[in-house]
Amino acid sequence: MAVSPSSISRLELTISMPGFSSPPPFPSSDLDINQLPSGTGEEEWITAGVEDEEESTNGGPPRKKLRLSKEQSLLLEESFRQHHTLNPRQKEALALQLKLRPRQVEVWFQNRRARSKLKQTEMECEYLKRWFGSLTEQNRRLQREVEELRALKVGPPTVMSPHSCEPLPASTLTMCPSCERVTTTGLDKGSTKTTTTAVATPTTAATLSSKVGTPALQSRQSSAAC
DNA sequence: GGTTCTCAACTGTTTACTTCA
DNA sequence: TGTGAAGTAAACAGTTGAGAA
Repeated sequence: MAVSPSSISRLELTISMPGFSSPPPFPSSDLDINQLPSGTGEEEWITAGVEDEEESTNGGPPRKKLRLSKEQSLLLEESFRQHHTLNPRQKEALALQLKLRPRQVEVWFQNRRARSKLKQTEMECEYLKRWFGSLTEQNRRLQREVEELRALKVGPPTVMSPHSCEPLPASTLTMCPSCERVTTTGLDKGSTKTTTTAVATPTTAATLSSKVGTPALQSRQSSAAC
């Protein structure tokens, strides 16, 4: 396959494999990625040997299960920490080092990427659950606060809105639609008490909101000028 | 011995790129 | 020279099946 520069951008990673200061030389011709590197056979096959792999694909013996050795897994993990995808050269080098077929290295990386994505999704799910819980609690608290303020209802001095200059009904809680500030009127002899509700967002909120589009954050961003 | 879980390997689809008419 | 179809390779999502717990 001819790998173009643009497609390389996602794959081309500087490999720093232990034991390889530079990619090992490979014959450019007759390079079969499914060919077992010479001197192999150290991988731990549970059932049959490597040689009858072809038959398993066309109704031969059942497919056998390979268990990677601890050393192989460690090296693969180490490599995965450095980069999550491999270019063909890196794949070949790693396969040679692990005494595996390049195809097996490729499959391992695919499965590993899938596992880490699953783990990430689970973490995000957990985070969103906790966030939901904290927002629910906050909502409950604010509603209680509204009830208390309503209970304190006093006389109706007219108060002007800080934004529209329209008269506001006294003793009410209003939310400015543009800046989301809660304006309480009628509590302090006609003065206007403005408080900003603080939304408790854990540190990862920004990361997640970029994906899920948290409404609170979005509206906060859009009303920055208020 | 049956069930559940893990994981290597497979299949089908999508995407990006090259080649060629 | 520009363009669309065909071919190719790689990544991904989903699934399968063997083996371990």
